[in-house]
Amino acid sequence: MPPKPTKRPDTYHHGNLRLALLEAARTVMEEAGIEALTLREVARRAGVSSGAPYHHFKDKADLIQELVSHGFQSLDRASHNALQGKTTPHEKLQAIGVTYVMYAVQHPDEFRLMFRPEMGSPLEDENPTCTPVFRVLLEVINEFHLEERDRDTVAISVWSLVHGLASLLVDGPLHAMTADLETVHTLALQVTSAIDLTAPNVNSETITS
Amino acid sequence: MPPKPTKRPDTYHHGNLRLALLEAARTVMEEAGIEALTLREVARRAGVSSGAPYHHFKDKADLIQELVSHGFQSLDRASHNALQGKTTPHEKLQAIGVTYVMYAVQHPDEFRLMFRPEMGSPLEDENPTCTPVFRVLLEVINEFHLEERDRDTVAISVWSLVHGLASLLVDGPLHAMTADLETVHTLALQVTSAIDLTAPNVNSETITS
DNA sequence: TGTACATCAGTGAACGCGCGTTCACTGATGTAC
DNA sequence: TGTACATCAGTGAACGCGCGTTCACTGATGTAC
Repeated sequence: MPPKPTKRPDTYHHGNLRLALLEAARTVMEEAGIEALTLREVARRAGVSSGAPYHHFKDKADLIQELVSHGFQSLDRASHNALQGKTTPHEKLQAIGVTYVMYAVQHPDEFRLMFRPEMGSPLEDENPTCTPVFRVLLEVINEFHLEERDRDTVAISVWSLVHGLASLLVDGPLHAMTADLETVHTLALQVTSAIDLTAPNVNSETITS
Repeated sequence: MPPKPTKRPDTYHHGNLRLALLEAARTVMEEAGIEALTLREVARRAGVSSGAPYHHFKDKADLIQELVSHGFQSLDRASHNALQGKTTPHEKLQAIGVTYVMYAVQHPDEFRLMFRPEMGSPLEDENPTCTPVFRVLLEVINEFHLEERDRDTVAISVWSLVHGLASLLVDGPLHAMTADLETVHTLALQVTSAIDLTAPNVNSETITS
């Protein structure tokens, strides 16, 4: 690549850079991993000077925050899409779960960013950008007509199950499977199919001792 | 603190520094988080010059590697301890699960380190330092006498469940609960009690499309 | 017990590096008349 | 359509910083005789 081609149309210089920077940030993560995500590298990748991002983001944390919000929105949208055509609660639950896992595997760095508080993600008590994901889950779980007090626990269990699988695939010992998306999909299907909230005793009071 | 007190006994200068550095590293993480874990800070915390660590570790990654190995060993040991006195497979499974979650919550930074490949953890296909944890799990699951081909999937499901809960507590939206260990313990108990491998149809063949 | 010497485990100054961020600047765009 | 001006969105040099790592050094420890 010759340095800074002049052929670039005048697309910048009017609101496009903000978007271009966010895209560049995703490219950087995809190609070089999360530790390579620096403001300077993002600017470089967008073909712009190192000071330019400051006209669109307060600071580095601000840009990351934006990526995180976007990530949660995408995931939320994907969940809703996955619900289309699904009728039984069990089908719906499985669809959401599989979507969650596939999202993580297909956007590993965004997923990491979303759950890495020290990089600038929020998650402080009551984070509005991530709760929608949880809300979809809760709505589906409500369809199972569980005992009031079981609902939260069950929701947390289901979320734990899919979040755990996602994490083990993205950052854990299951990472090797990531190479084949179909295998991942099958596994996600198997793991989520184990959830059967219609069975009695789902969250029984074994809470002794 | 006066600079470098001379009162320090001659404990160093003979094999102790390696350990002291590892301890210092844990202190740094505990007090200032994972992003503050730098070799220089570790050396500083151990009251030693910035070059000293290189007599005990090849480089930064080497020290982190050591922390990670130690983490997996601790977790493994804790799992075995938790098994003491437990008789039924279900009890055992729950004990391991609760231990896993409690370990994560009580050593959040070590836990993060263990599952953060880009920081120097291994997890490349077939990592010997972490598989023991998985092996304990598999052994207990074998006691359920499941169909051969279900075993791995079930093991992955169970691991996903506890790893997910741990992650959501450590790095996710459940982080606020972390303040009260008893609440965490109760939650872990509830979530793991939902696992009932004696129920029929646990991992049924709903794997259609 | 004493001396000579090799080795070990530190010191601390120095290196180059890339980072986030700032700032005076510049040239293009949009607006008023 | 033309001119004057304000604003906007870039540039690129510079800042201070802390990092990982290296290296010549030094003084304490252990060993041989």
